[in-house]
Amino acid sequence: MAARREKYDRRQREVVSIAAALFARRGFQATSMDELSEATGLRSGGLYHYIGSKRALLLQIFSELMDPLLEQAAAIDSGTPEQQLRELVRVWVRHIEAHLDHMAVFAQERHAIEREPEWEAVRASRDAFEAILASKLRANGITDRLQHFALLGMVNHTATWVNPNGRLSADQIADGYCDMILK
Amino acid sequence: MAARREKYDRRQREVVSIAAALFARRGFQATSMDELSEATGLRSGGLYHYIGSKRALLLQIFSELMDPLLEQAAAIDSGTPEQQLRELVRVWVRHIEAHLDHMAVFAQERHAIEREPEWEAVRASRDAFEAILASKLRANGITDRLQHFALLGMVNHTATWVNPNGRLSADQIADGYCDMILK
DNA sequence: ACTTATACCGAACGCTCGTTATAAAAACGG
DNA sequence: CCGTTTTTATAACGAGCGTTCGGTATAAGT
Repeated sequence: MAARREKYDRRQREVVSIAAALFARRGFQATSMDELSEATGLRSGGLYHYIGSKRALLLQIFSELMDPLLEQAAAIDSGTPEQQLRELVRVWVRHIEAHLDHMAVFAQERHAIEREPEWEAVRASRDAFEAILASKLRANGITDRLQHFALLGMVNHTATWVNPNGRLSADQIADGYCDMILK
Repeated sequence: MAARREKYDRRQREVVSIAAALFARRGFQATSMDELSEATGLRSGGLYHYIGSKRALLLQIFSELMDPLLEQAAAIDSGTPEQQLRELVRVWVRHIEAHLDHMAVFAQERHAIEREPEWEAVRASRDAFEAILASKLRANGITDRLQHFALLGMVNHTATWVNPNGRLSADQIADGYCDMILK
């Protein structure tokens, strides 16, 4: 009964992971349920046993991306202002490096996230994270909107070029960004 | 004859512009030809008199974004290395501010641009621009990949928050970015 | 005035999509 | 080993998609 539930959950997470990889490469709308069926080995009936709908799959991907990051960010509260900011950016870049597919889907569906009422919770999570970022910047004497946006831009853009097996580690990248912002 | 051609071209550019705005807000795949029909005031038959296909519309949007920017960037060759880099970023941010819809579509369809053979020319334009950027950075003693990507990230991300009627001008934004990179 | 080319319409086509109803099969509890 | 619930397969659905095509009205060229 409990073992049953766990197996179900594991398979569900597997489906979401496969879907994220597929959506990242081919695009959300361009990926058909047939392709997802082939990639998972489940026929459409079995697929819908694990996911409510294609849309719900998107929400799951967004949640897996935003929720743990927000939680980690909110937990940072010890050390000097500079240490806290640096830790935040490190956590952030690490999270991105670990969720490249999720990031690609997120960036691709930005237009939907921004406008549709359905994704209000996703927008709220993002705004909450950006509020934490702004407060850590403020604690370091940085109140300029331009620097806030610049940091957001460079960090989020990392997802498009970073290689988890490359020479630069996530922490090295994060430190490099902080150096630019903090002069 | 010539006036006829000119009117046709003007209407065609108008259709592309309306399509870019629609794609930026609703997404390329999510926008139907019916919606485009309603937005332009042309029925499907008339629409296809001006555009080859929905795909061709995308290519047109990409070209309008990349080609003029690349041309302006390639023309920069006078002044000190720092002046040239600053001028490049200014031109770049100005171009983005003037093509917000195009940028949104471009970002949204990145996955397709990156992989499909159809968009090889678009990739080539983008790579050519980034090569120019790299050379201007190198002339300023910046050879670090991280700083190159950071600049790319912050500038491209500008499209998601900049307001052409806001307090910050494109040139002010560009100068702020250069200050961060050049220390 | 008559021919020709252009601008646009409206209906229909063939196809694919996400989703679901139904039912068989497998896994489990007693 | 039976009965029940969970998991998977099959087939079909109604809708919506991008595109085409025959046709009409308008304007240009002569």
